[in-house]
Amino acid sequence: MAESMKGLKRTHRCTEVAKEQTGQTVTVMGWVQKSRNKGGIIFVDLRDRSGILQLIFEEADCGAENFGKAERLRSEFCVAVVGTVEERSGAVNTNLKTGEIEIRAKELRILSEAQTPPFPVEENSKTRDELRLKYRFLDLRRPDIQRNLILRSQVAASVRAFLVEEGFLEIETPMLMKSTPEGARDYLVPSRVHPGSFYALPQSPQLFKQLLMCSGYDRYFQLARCFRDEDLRADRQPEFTQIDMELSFVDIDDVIDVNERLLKKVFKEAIGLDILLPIQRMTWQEAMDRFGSDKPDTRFGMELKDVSQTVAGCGFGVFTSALENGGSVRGINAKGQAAMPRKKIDALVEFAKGFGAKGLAYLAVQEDGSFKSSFAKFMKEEELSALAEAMEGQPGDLLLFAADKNKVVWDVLGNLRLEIARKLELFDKNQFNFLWITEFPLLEWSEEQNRFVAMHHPFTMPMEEDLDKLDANPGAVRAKAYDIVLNGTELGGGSVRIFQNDIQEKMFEVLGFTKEQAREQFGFLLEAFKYGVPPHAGLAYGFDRLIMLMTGADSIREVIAFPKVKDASDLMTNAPDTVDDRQLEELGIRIGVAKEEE
RNA sequence: GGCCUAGUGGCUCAGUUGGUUAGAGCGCCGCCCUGUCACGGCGGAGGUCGUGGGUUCGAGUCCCAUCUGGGUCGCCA
Repeated sequence: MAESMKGLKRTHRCTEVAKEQTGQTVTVMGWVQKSRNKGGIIFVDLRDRSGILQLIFEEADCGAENFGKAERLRSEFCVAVVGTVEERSGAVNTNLKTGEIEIRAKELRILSEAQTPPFPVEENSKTRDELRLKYRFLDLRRPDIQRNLILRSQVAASVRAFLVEEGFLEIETPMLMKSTPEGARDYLVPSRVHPGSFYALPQSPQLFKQLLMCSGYDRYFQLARCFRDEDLRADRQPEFTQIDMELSFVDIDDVIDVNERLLKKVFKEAIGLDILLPIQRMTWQEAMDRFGSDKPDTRFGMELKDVSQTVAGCGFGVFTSALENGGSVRGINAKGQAAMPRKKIDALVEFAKGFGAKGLAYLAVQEDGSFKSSFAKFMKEEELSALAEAMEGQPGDLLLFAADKNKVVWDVLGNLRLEIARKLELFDKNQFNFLWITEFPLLEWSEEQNRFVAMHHPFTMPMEEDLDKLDANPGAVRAKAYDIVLNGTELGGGSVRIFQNDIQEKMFEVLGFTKEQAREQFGFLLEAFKYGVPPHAGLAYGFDRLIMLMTGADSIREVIAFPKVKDASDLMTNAPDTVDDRQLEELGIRIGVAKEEE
């Protein structure tokens, strides 16, 4: 059935054939996108990764046998065609890059036939994800996915070229490494040689890249696969890629400088975007106060305002008790939304509750200047006016307030701000706002573990001016950490690392590690620090997210060839799966019986 | 683990307050057509409505459970 391609060699991809080659004989190979049989003449759209090219079959040119084969062509047959490039004598198709030409076929070989595909192989697929992922090999034939993966490859090449030019070395670090319980859950790999012992797949190459700095490699980078055994999201896969880098003898500004130039080059080459340097910087504190987020989308306003002073002593218990408990009252101003129907406001209240708010107070400044409010009965007219004034509320504005601990207030209003902006389409999708966030808190109090945990990771250098607070007030210590944010998405982040043994040990102490635990887990790093360690700093980008933003894809699955679904399984290969008893035996592993009797 | 949402021919969907043989477009199959490119014409096949219970004279439509996708909160140092 299938014919050999013996004696044929592909001369062009479909869209590499152009009008200039008119009259030449070419050999093209690809898949049948569509066949239009008019009886005595057959048009075939041939597709490969470059695009579409029209073939034309007439018995007079190709003979009865080839014409007979052309009549049998169906979608997704894989074929080879030898023919002559011609300008179209019929209408030009302006939708195609090759719309002015066609190939008059002289020879056709059906390299392999295809069953009718379970869904159409076409751009802008409407097919449900479940099916697309089960037949990912067909889904990957679609032009939009192909463009995404081609761009991904180009960006990777562009990143490599830049970093190599800047003196970085690409060095691979182990995929099988030691498990560290801090941070995300590890994927574990059992050791056959050491029954009962496990490797972990890396969550990131963090420790190894720091060791490479200790070893004098100076400037390292890697397109590193990373693994985290946590639940998935639209922008999160259990297995993902980082552009990871580390530099020696540098401070924050050096890292930012090289990365700004990297971003400028890569965005220019990938999507033709000109980034104006330097990229704006904002401290974490300012970001939280103004946007309620450490990755603010600055394409629109609606900034948070702290009205704690204004409402202090007012009659509304929700506000005053939040203040008494050390929290704050803050608001956002949804300009021109005073007439928002009650139902929509209620939906916003529910949305806010999803982020931990107990409620959401609103104050609508009506066109006549009067107020409509969920808490009007608790406050005097003057208090309402003062509040509206503090929020710069004009007639027609809707003011929304959250009162709670700062963390909750920021979270609620920060997300509410985004939600309202999405609903009202307040931002320009073609705008790219880059932003550095700096001076993150070093530590974060974990209610769950009743101790401080590292906000970034335990190797992050505290800011020199805060070092003395490490004992008395660890929560107030700022870190030499930085994130690069694009349109409300964290593209990457990094920090200057601790390179002094005493500070590193102090850090472990604050995090509640005993000396033994620290040595057990990170002994090799502490040991390395004793042999002449250079000051170093680094940064890592989420490569998949970067491509996602460049392509405008709304799911990370659209930029990953073989992604996993929500429960981290692969619908095509059925991974993960059970294994033979013999394999388990070799590993010394016995599967416990799940007892779930109710 | 919680919440929201979807699951009807190969694909995408419609299916009124539960009521006779479950519809459409595309695709598929056959015949016809020498300039189509969302090709066209004629004809045809194909589903019992994710699964399992239940309510009812009667369920795609109501109830319960469950499976599978998607979104999200928790989680992601």
